[in-house]
Amino acid sequence: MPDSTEVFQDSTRAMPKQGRAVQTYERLLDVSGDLLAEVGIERISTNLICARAGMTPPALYRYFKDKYAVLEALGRRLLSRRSDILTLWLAETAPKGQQALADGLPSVLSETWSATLKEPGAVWILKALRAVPQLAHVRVETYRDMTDMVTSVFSATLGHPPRDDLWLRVRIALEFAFSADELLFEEDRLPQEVIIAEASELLRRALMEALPMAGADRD
Amino acid sequence: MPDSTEVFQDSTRAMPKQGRAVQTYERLLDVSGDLLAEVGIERISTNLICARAGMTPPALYRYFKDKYAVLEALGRRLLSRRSDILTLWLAETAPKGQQALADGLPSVLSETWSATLKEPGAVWILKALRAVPQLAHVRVETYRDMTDMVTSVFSATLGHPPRDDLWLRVRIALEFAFSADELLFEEDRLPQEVIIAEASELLRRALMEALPMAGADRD
DNA sequence: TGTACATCAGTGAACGCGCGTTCACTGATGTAC
DNA sequence: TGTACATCAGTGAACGCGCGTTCACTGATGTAC
Repeated sequence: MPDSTEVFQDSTRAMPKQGRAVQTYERLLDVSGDLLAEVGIERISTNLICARAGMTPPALYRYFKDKYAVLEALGRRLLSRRSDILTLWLAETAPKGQQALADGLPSVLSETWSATLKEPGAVWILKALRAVPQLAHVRVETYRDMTDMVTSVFSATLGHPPRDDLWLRVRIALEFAFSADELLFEEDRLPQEVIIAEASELLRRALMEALPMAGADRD
Repeated sequence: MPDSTEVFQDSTRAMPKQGRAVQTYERLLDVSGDLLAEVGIERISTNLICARAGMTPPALYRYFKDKYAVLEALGRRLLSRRSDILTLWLAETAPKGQQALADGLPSVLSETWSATLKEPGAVWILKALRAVPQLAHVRVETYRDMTDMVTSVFSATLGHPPRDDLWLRVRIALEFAFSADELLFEEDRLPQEVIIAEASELLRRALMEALPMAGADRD
């Protein structure tokens, strides 16, 4: 796991300074994820989180300014793990060229999804990030950042400057790809390979720029 | 608006019998949608809904067995409107053949989305259906039904029996297409035409069966 | 290595508030004759 | 067309409960000399 110092910034009241405190902080997030899966977003409470973590409420409020700060930190932690997987893969694969990127899409998606599905609360964290107005910005910001990263690497590999139409396609493909674990989780009739194939195809088309953008003549 | 009698079944305690009661029922749902947009899923309450509707709580509990029944009815009402748009379009377009179906996809998607975006709470209803465990089944069931319908019409037009691989592709495309209003709503950098083009392409590929299924050889 | 002190980490107990829901009731509407 | 009665629709007022959050405090850890 990478140094997660930056995760503290937005959502933290006091930064943990001792090893014991870091453990407490992480434990509160872990427990919150579990409870999100068990009781859902509209039943989870700070008192419940603290009880399950074996702590009293003021311990939570030492590190988080309010209930939403806990959920925000939890969401950021999950999304930054996804981002790390993507970053690592791009760094390894981009030097091998365009075809290697296209061929590797299914495996990086599959890796991301199995990382998510391993963590029981993860899918519910994603759902909460969608549904709670106070948290929605976290998703959007993070996915934009990832889109920037992918677009710039793709562009460099293709040998031209980043273009807006590529950005838009990558944005859509990432949104879909990252929504797909929610879909997999809910719709048990869909085999993972089929979703991977469809999501990979969206990303591959963006990468290959094989088709002209619909509506491009209107811009 | 079509006869919505069947909407009452799952979520209703007493069925409204007088005109006045039907108005009350619908008003409670309308207000709930507004409040979902204003305060979000984890702040909405039955007391708040009743106050805004100018009623007292027992009026609500006359028609809904609990808080989730209100949200479920609200979700079903929204999704059944979407289903109606799709049904109507299929009935009009399928007789004109495969090409007409493929060409009409962007316009039916655009029609669905603008219907959703017109209703202020609609996007938040969709988010709530995802995030609240007690409601998740409504989404899945409805989207499966729509997938059945589309698959059988597409199959008839193509002149063969409904196939599982077509079903899967349609399921994914519908999920993505119907998620797209949430995406449009959140990501203001994405023009509607671009999302429509991508979603239409997914549906078109399912319809045309132009590409072999990835992983099909593994089944 | 030991002690005094400063800082950090967490506790015990409670607060006011709004939640979901219900009881016993009144007023409005429809129906039979 | 009018009245008596049955049913439907909604009210007034409150319930116990758990929520998010805070106050004043104690115990644990690190630091200076």
